[in-house]
Amino acid sequence: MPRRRHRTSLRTPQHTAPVFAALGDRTRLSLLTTLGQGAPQSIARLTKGSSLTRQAITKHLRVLENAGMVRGVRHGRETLFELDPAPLEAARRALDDISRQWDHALARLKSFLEE
Amino acid sequence: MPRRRHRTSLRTPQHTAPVFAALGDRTRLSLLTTLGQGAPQSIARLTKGSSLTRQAITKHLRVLENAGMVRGVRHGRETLFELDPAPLEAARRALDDISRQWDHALARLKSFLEE
DNA sequence: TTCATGTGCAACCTCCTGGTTGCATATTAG
DNA sequence: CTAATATGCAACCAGGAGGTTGCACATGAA
Repeated sequence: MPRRRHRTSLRTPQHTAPVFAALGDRTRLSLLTTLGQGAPQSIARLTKGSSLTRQAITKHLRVLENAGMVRGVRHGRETLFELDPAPLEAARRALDDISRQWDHALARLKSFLEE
Repeated sequence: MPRRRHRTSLRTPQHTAPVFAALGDRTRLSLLTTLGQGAPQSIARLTKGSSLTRQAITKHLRVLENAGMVRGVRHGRETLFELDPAPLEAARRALDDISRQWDHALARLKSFLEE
């Protein structure tokens, strides 16, 4: 008979924290949306239209790459960056878990009050 | 006839960046999961089981509160914190937007190659 | 009343982050 | 070959994040 889970050992997808941290910046969100268009783009190209320096954009791209959300491949003299949607979906599932848990809690409370 | 949207003016939900930033920390993710259980909890209660100080937990709760993901109500001598799922769902929608955009791009590419 | 409990506020510290500039290097264009 | 382009690397800087300690204060329990 499975013991009730202790309060401190909740199944929390804490491994997704770095992904959320990478998402928590306007510039990086913008880069992801641009790359979400499908076409791999070079750093110089991604820098155009931004008010930031190429180095700043490069740093943001490295952050995204370290979070596994983007992949950079050297192609000739330029590095093309492409989106990897897997971490995004993992993050979405993590959010769903919390929301679903919350909804279930509310439902239990409601049925308890109506009893 | 609607002009194709310019590349730099993509509809990016950049207002969700603060929410993602708030999510980008293990401790805060853990707090959210705990509060997702439904029961509002005091700071002292949330501190128990964590290796951090009460002040550290308080700071994290303030961050979550500033992001609108949590609401603290003073109740007697203790402050009870409760989850507000709205920002979570907004964040989930933002992630969905990017993923959907990516899927559509892939589908267009595929149908183009098969033509 | 007296004491323990639960918070809030402030100062302080260290480390990371976002950004810049400067320089070196590889690669493509003419 | 020579020049322009695209990138990488390193140093540097200001400010914010995460964490601690110390102290003051309100409130509930005995």
